Amino acid sequence: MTKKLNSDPVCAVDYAFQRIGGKYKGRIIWYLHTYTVLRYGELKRSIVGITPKMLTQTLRELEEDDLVIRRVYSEVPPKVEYTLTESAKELIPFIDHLREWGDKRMGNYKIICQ
Amino acid sequence: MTKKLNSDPVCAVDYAFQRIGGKYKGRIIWYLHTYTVLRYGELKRSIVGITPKMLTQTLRELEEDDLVIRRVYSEVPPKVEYTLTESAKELIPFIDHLREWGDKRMGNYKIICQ
DNA sequence: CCGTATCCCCGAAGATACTG
DNA sequence: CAGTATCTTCGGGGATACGG
Repeated sequence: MTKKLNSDPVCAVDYAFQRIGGKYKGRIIWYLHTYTVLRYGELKRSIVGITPKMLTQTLRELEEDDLVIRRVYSEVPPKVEYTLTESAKELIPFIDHLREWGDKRMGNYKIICQ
Repeated sequence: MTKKLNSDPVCAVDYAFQRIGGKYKGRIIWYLHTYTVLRYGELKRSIVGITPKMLTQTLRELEEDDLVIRRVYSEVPPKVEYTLTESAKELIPFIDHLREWGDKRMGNYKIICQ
């Protein structure tokens, strides 16, 4: 049983940040947008530095919050695909805007992204 | 001496979320936008549940990241005003739509905000 | 390939008291 | 009024090993 210890949001801004904040959610959503659909292993390789535990945990939270869809194929070897929900897609223009904002200010950090 | 232990961002999305993530930054920026200028005590009363330590700490981080301006008046009693920088104002459309997105999905939680 | 299961650490955040 | 100064807690996240 998963514990959701997010305290009750005090306003919509708070609510939203509780759902897309955290260390990896922004990047996961962004990658799922740019590649449309990604398998678990592909996400694992895309999200630099993430451990399997955190990837699974974060994906489950996103799924529970209706931001990603998890599609399991009953095959051997296993295959699981993740995509964004319509609700999550509504956020894309703004995450994109945020990305450009960040890009302008990053300056020296010129590390490859996507 | 302040420790900035944010690990190096791996991309612009990561960079941006490191700067406006955290428990209170979104709300602080949003309130500073809606009221244009707020004093320390006004922020303290607006950001429900925040302790003085966290408010000061968060404001300092925002200042260091060129997101808020801290204006000190040499008066007795002391008066300190906080405003958003131009850089932070560029984020307002993002936070505003995030707020609307959150508002649509909040459902039951109908707690007063702003 | 796609995860779980454990154990563990550290830093964000809280509580409380005090000050120029 | 606008903060500091300490001490403490807690849970997000890390490391590692294993499993269907």
